Amino acid sequence: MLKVFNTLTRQKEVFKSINPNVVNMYVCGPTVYNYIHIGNARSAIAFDTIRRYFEYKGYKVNYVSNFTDVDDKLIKAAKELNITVPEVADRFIEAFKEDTSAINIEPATVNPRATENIPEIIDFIKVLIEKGFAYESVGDVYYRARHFEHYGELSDQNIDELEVGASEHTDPAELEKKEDPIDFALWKAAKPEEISWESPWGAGRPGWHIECSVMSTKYLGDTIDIHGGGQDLEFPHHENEIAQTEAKTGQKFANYWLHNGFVTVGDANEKMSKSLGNFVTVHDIIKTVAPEVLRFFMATTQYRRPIQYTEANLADAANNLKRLETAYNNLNYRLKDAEAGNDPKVDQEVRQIQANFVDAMDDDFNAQNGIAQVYELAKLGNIYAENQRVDQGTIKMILEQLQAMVNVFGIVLKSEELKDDHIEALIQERLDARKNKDFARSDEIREQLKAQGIILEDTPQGTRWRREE
RNA sequence: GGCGGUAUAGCCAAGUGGUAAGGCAGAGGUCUGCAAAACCUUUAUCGUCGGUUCGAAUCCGAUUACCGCCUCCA
Repeated sequence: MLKVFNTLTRQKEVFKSINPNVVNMYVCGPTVYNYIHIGNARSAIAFDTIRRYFEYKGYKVNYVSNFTDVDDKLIKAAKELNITVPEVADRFIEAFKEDTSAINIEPATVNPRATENIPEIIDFIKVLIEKGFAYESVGDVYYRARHFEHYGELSDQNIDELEVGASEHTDPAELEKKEDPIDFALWKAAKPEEISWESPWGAGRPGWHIECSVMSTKYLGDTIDIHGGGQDLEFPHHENEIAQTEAKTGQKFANYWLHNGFVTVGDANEKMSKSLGNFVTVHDIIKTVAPEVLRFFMATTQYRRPIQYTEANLADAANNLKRLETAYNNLNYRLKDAEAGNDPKVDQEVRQIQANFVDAMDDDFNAQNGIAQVYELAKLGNIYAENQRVDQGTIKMILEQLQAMVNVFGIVLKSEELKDDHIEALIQERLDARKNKDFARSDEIREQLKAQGIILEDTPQGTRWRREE
């Protein structure tokens, strides 16, 4: 039985979707004014892994994730790059797609953009004004937070104890337009020259939170199963989304709220963020780190835990992944001489490991325990592959299960078909030399190939080779 | 000031009452002509103090350190 940690209740709850076998989830996507950094990637990976596990369990997942394509930062970026806001957005949406594809994130069912939903946003705001939850003020529209009785429940905040300005990001001019400092903007009047849309309140653009409410309800309905995002979005972003949406629909917005932990960096263990400037972009890092290693590194840590981004940890991940690939290759190699049939005892062990894997992942997507089962399976496979006689059915079963499990983490194990006449000729020559106990020549050939990055491995089934990583 | 999170071996990291999963790195071994890969063995009393209990990493209280959010942020 799948349990998820629900931020709303701060405990693990049994997951039950609204419609059987379907999961509707909305995950807050990036503001597209820059390349995504590793922290953004973590969020994308966390929820992609969750999505993949639902799919592994047989659910159909409707996965909606937005692009925030207009806000202060885009306007600033457009100015700096001397291009328009939509051009900035297009450029970095394209980059986002390239980067997330590199780390094997499944494309979302829909990637709606804020600017493509302006009429819906305006209609949504109108309803909030009609219901008394919002008010216009000098061309801006604000949400009357105190009016929503559950305000603060997601993040356990008491309205009266919120310290205004604690984050040092408040705008004094904006405060003056609000009835109450905790109110937040639904619509912002355009400054001269700024990109804007016509509205009943004059030219302007949407506030940050409203787009998610609008697009989530538009594409997935008033009540969704899962709403996800980074922990930093818990307050105020998600709090505000709840306030807006529930005020409008009168329905519960999301049954389960899931929040992923941060990527921290450096000795201080600080959160990686664009504003701190301590970030590494995916665009850059995958030039030197294999994308699947980055993916493996992040996907195999439980999504709520912080991840410390260091070279050493990345190197560990690379070793771990290699171990799985080796096992996969070891098994594939034996497929050639395997005989028809199955080994019932081993098959049973595989099924047990699979069941353990499901148990682990059912516990709030406990990837560490999940991957531990994958290692168990790899070990079982390695041991089995050393048998003199192996059964084809069993080998295939282990291979399939390995692949299915790592697929949840967004990893695809590859078994390269190696073909090289020159190398094979040398291997043959070496075999002959060994037969004649000419070990000097034999070792010479191996050294020669090693210099070319080719590793030879002698097995009872013959000599095989691979490229050094 | 309010709210929340984390603290387990050299490193990463499981583990919510019964005597510390797993991986990496290290050491020893098996296999090998030698290797490689694999496999086997081996490495901790759980931030600190106190309490509850037959028994606690796990519950309670206190304390320390670090991190995050409080309307920029995944």
